[in-house]
This record gives sequence, C-alpha cells and structure tokens, in this order.
Amino acid sequence: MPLALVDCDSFYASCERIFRPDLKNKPIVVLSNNDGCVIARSKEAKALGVGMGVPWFKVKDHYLKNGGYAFSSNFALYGDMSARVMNILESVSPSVEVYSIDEAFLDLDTLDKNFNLYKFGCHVKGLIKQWTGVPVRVGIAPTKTLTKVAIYQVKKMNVATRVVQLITQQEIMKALSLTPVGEVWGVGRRLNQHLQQMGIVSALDLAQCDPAYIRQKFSIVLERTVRELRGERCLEIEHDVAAKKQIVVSRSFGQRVDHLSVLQPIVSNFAVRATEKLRDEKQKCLQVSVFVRTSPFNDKKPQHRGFNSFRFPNPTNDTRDILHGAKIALKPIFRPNYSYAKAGVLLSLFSNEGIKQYSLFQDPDEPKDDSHLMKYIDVMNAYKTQIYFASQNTSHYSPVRQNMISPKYTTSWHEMPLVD
DNA sequence: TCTGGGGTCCTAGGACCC
DNA sequence: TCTGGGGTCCTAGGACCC
Repeated sequence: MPLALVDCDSFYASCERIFRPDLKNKPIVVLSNNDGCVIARSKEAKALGVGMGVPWFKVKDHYLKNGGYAFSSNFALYGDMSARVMNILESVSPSVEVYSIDEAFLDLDTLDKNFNLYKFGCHVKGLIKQWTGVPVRVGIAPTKTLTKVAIYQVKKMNVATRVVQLITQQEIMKALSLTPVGEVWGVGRRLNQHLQQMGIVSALDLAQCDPAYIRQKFSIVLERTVRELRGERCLEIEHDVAAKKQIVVSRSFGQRVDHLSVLQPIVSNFAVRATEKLRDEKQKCLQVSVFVRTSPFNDKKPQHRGFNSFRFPNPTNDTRDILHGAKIALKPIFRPNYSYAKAGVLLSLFSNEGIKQYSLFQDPDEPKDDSHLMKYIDVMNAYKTQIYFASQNTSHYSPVRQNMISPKYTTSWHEMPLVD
C-alpha cells in the first residue's frame, strides 16, 4: 500500500495571502532575514521572473513596478499555520510524519484496500483549504521518493486537482521519463552534474541503473534513491520526532563588523538563544563551536572564514558555561582588519538532561546544580526577554532591516485581524 | 633484524534537504 | 549599499584498544 506526500503550495507566500484576500492572484514574495534574498514566491511572482534565492535588491525595482508585493519573513505566522495543517492531517491519518514546515508524509497502509486513494487525496486537499486557507498538493505513490516525483508532476503539468497518483507501472514509468534527474529527491547540484556526464538525464535513466553499480560508483545514499524510484521502499515513515543532534543559531549582519568588541556581544546573543533551544530540547551539550565569515560576494576585500570549538569537562545547558566557552572559541578565529558579514554558534555532542556523568575529580556528593536558575530565567523570558546576560548586546540582536513584516494574525492578541 | 590483525569510536568535511 | 538559516546522513581516516 502506498504513501502520500502533502505539500503546501508556495507555503510562506500562501500564508501571507490568507488574511489579505485583496492579494488574491497577486505576485507575493517573502524575504529572508534582513530582507536579504527571496525565499518564497507565489506563482504570479515566479511568472514575473523572480528566481528562488535571488538577492532582493537585484529584483526589487522591476518586481515592485509590476505590481508585486513583498513581505519580510513572519515565522510566528508560518509556524502556526503549519501546525493547523498538520493537525488536520493527523485527524485523517493515524500515521503522519511531519517532514518540514510545509510537508508531511502519510502512511496509507491502514486505509481500506478498496478505498479510492485519489479521492482521499482530493478530500484532504479540500479540507485543508477550507479549514485553513492553505492550498496543498498531494502525491500518492509506493515510496517517499516517488511521492516527490508525483508532486513534481502536479507542479510541472499544472494538474487541476493538485493530486497525482503513481500506482501502476505505466504511471510510474511515464512520470519518471518526464522528470529530469536533477529534480529527483536526493540528487543535488553536484550529483546532477556527475550523472549528466554519464548520460543519465531523466529519473527513468537513474531508475534503470544497477543499484550495486550506483553504490560502488557513488554511495549507499544514491543506491537507496535508485531502489526507491523502482518502487522498493527504503525510507520508512518516521513516527517519533528524533532528538536533535546539533543546534545552530546564526545570522548575517545588517552592517559589516570589524571589531571584536562589537562581534563578541553578538556571538553572546547567539549563544544565549542556542542554549535556550538546548534546554527546550531537554538536552545538554559537551561542545560549543563558533564560526565567523566575511562576505563571499565581496571579492574585492580579503576573505576569511573561521571555525573553532570549545569542549566542556561535563555536559551542560547552563547559559553561563556556554557563554564562557563561546568567548574562548571566538578569540583565536577573529582577525582584525576583516569585515565580517556573518557569525554563528553551534552546540553539539548532546546527552540527555537527566543523565549525570561525573568527572573523575568531581565530588558526586556536592554536585553543582543550579538548573533551577536557568529554568526561572526561561520562564521569565518566555514571552519577552527581560533578563539579559552582561556579555550580550541588546541592540544587535534583531535584524537591521525587516520593514515589511505582516501582523502575527494568529498568535498575538494585539495583531488579530478585525472585522468591522 | 624482524614490528599483526581486527576492531571500535570519534570527528571533520562533503553532499543533500527544506 | 544590499546576497538566509537550520538541519541530516555518510564516509574516510585518525586515535585507541586488545
């Protein structure tokens, strides 16, 4: 029995439209942090030639002149709309894997053998549209990789029902022959290049390769892709949300930074936020890493990238420890006379909060444990940050530019839409 | 003079994804 | 002038063990 992939259509752009019916059929783009580049486009915006990931300043004039609308990213809104969509999916299927903010896999094994899957897909699509306003596409196929191919067919052929089912051998072969190999899930830029050189151009070409040969020539990962394209299920639905293995907080700066005295407090901000996430995950980490880099686009200026880690003697999720480690890690990688454009903090080597591993020189009878202090700070900062650590910089945390953000329609009482 | 074989664990780096 | 952010998995190779 097959799987289904439910995929929200231009998700961020669609979210912006839900409370703005005046934007129906209008071009909409959503911008990244600092309004840097385009990260989502409605189909009208795509038609205006706005590419994915292009720098906003390059397309801005032409786009706005042609009646386009632009928004800074509003993750409070997108996260909440996503949760609503996922709730609906969980109500129609006992087995849902939330794969990303705008995608979920459904296991259809539990449905009746005689159930019409295509009609089920249409029903789910209609339900989500009616209850949340979010347009979705549905792909139904025997494996995850093939559901992705099905979704690609919906896009490419502009299927009116927004549902494509690939069940029979003919349906699968035809769809594969119409899909360029670079569009296959798991084939990125590098692999695409390599495969093209070998004359493997369509998804069908790849499906017809010998899996053992692909494994030897490339990797076990691509071998699985080949098998999945042939209808052999290698990737199962994951029910439990796996514990995170690393946490990253990073940002590009609104303005270049060339002094350690400016950079240090920004990195502290990242460290504080990363540690909050870590406690939220109920984990501790053994390592904090810091990275900095100049702008790779500014090739006239000297470039530098730095990465450095600090190891703790014991796992910790105490912000004071992480701040200390981040500070030590940053110092040797910062070089004066460079203009830094981005920095980040990465936590890794996690262990469960409940597990205590004492070091050889630590007295187990007198454990240092102020975890309640961090808990109180988390509670107090939950709604709005009220307590800062001394090394933080309170003014550099927010992006410099985010002028086009829409209201938090669904998550803030003050910003709820009003009806006259 | 001659210096094994088999294994685990860890991590950096590459490729990919949304 | 202005170019995102946050993840995963796999592999090769080094450190270490017996």
